[in-house]
Formats: sequence, structure tokens, C-alpha cells
Amino acid sequence: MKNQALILLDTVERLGNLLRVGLRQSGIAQGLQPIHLQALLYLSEANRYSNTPQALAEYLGLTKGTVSQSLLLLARRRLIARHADEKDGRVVRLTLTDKGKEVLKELGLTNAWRDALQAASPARLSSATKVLKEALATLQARNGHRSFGVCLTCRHNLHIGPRSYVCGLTKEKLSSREVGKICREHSPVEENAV
Amino acid sequence: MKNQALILLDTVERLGNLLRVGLRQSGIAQGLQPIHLQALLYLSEANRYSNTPQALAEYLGLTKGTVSQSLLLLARRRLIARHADEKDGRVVRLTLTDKGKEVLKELGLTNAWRDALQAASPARLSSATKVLKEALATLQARNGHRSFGVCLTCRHNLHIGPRSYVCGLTKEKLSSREVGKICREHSPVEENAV
DNA sequence: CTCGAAACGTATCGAGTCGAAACCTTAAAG
DNA sequence: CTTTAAGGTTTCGACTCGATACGTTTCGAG
Repeated sequence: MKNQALILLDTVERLGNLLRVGLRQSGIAQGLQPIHLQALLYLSEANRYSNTPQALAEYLGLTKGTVSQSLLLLARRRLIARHADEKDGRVVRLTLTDKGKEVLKELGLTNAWRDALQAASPARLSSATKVLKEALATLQARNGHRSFGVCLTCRHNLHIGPRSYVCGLTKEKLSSREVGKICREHSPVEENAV
Repeated sequence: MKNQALILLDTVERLGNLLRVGLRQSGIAQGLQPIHLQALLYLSEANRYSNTPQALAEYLGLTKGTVSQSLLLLARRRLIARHADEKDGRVVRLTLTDKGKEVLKELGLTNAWRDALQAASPARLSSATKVLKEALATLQARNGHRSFGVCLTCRHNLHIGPRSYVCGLTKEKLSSREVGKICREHSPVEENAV
């Protein structure tokens, strides 16, 4: 009999594969590969500290050279824009163009998933999410990967008042919209209690 | 605030991506791509109805032409063997060579996952698995994909005695070892009751 | 029995991914 | 001011991947 953890692994691998195939299928109309859609999705969620080629490479687990190639294509298609950073001449800031946002919206990548889970109760979804997040955090830590969570779950984030936040790392104020975005410097809060 | 289902989707996508990156990392020493390891893993689990290029293509969600290329490489490296089917001259049977089995064993692909989940209780793992399997089945059905489950969970499988099984589709006897393998013709049993 | 359609597999082509390595520019450190 | 490091780009070769065309074998209809 197979270990319970391995059955879950099989299921997650299968789902991951299916999602990737779905991504490929979705991108065909636009002539985009899965990695391109993943990059667009990331940039639509990345905060101002994390919208760079290097951060994207870390997020995707690829080398910077590889990512540079894919970004070249996205820029050629006018789906993203590149701007030099004002303070640091080495870094490039990546933003979605209106066309890029439009493409993401039209694809509606989450519809099928939402439908597939509409029968499940929120409590069970929440429980499953918790298990997987633990596994994810452990695997990321073990392999030296960053967690790329949102500021709201980051221990650097300081909630100094109603709708008023400050990042303890950069000492900068963050809007209530921005604390829901993904950050490269994210470090999860310790959760010793269950 | 984000939908609970979407948070789970994010987590699964992230995990799927991480597993893929891990697969890539694992294969580097052997000069193998993720898809090669996936093919080897599939063949190590496929039953006698499912060890063909066509079945593998359906399992991976790729075209047969693409899979044919990857199989060429695996055969060149002597990780798989191809044999013509005795009854049907069109089909090719794929089997892992001893070297292929050895490579899989040495990689130990499941160790990290097992460690990451050792703290979780079997009950919670089981609950999470159930949610994800429902989502997987729904997505597969919706996209016209096969489920590729094991005979033990297939409605064609007949348990006619202690350690004695027959596939209702092919009318052939199956060993108790074989009913734990993956089948292309798998069709899940109906589960109306929870 | 023969002809045609369907199924399984292979070969070829072009666009793109991907890591490795070399390289450039800017920033930081001494 | 020199060295070192960091962010990005470029180039190279092996490989993926879909599309398409092709060859073989099987099966069914007349």
C-alpha cells in the first residue's frame, strides 16, 4: 500500500501538469508559451520591489539569462514595458502594458478551476490549502527558494493604523492595495501555535 | 479579498512549478529534461494496456509527434526499450530497461516531498487529497482527458475472489500487483454518496 | 476480396525554452 | 581609485513542442 503523502504528491503533480497543459492551450491563440503567461501573471501581482527580471527568474526558478529571452519576446509583442530604475541604473522595471492586462483578462484562466471547486465547502478548501502551504514553505526553505508571499503575511509588514502599513525592511509606506501583492523579500510570520 | 478557491489554485500552481523545477534539477546530472523523467515515471507505473507512445502522449497532454521525439532520446540512452506488439503490428510496447529503473531509483524524487509532509497528520493529508482529486477529475472530464487511475479504483475492475481480479473491459485476468498500476482505460467508480 | 478509412507511430520543420558561459554597465566596498 | 559584486543581455547548443506530412497495419463496407 502506498504512503498517504505519496498519493497526495501524485495528485498534485497530476494537477500541476494539467494546469500547465491548460496554460499551453490557452496561450496558443496568442502564440504564447506557458512561461509567458506565468510571467504576465507574476507581473500583474508583483509589488514595486519585485517587478524586475531577477525577481521573476527567482520566482520561476530559472536562470536570469533564460528569463531575459522570454522577456524579449513579451516586449516585442508589446505585452510588457521596460523602464530603467531611477535610483539604480542596473535594474530594469517591468510593467504590464494595457495590451498585456487585456490579454490576461480575456483568457480567464481561473474559470475552469473555480467551476471544478464550486462543490467543495470553504472549510475543506481552507484545510487543504493549509496542508499544501506547509509543504510549499518547507520545500522552498529546503531548496533556498524565496516564498514570494503577499505583504499581509510577511513579518516585515507593520500595520501602524487603519489602512496604514509600513514595510519594516525598506521603511516605506505601503498602500492597502499594495500589501495584497507579491514581494520578493517576503518572509513568513512564525506560526508556532496551530 | 480573494476567493478561497483561488488561493488554493495559487498554491497548487506554485507547488506544481516547484516540483517541475525540482525535476529539472534532478535530471541535470543525467542530462535529462523534466519530460524525460515524467515519461520514465509513467512507464514504471503503467500496466500492460498503457505502455505505448499514444498512452503516454495522452497522459502528458502532448501530441504523439512530440512524445515520439522524447522517446527517441530515451531509447538512445538505453533507458527504455521498444518492442513491436505481437498481435497488433501498429503498436509499440515501451518498457524500462534495468538502467532506466536504476536511474529512477537513484534520483529518489519523492524524498523531499515525504520530508515536507512528515509533520502533517494522515487525516489531514487524506482530506486534502480528496479535495484535489475531485478538482482533478472535474478538470479532466471537462477537457476530455482520461483519468489514468489504477485498476483498484476503476469501475471495469472485477474482484472475483481473494487476490483474483478480472478487467471487465478486456475480460483478462489481472494479478494483484497489476491492479495497482495505471491504466489508460481507467474510468472512476461513481461515488454518489459522500 | 478489395478498397478506403481509421489508428498507431515516425520524420521534418520552425519557433521557442533552457542552462552555461561570456560580457557589459552600474553600484558598492576597500 | 581599484576591486568586487550585482543586474541584465547576448550567444551557443541541445531539446521541447505543435503542425504537418508520411508510412504501415488494421478494420469495415460493399
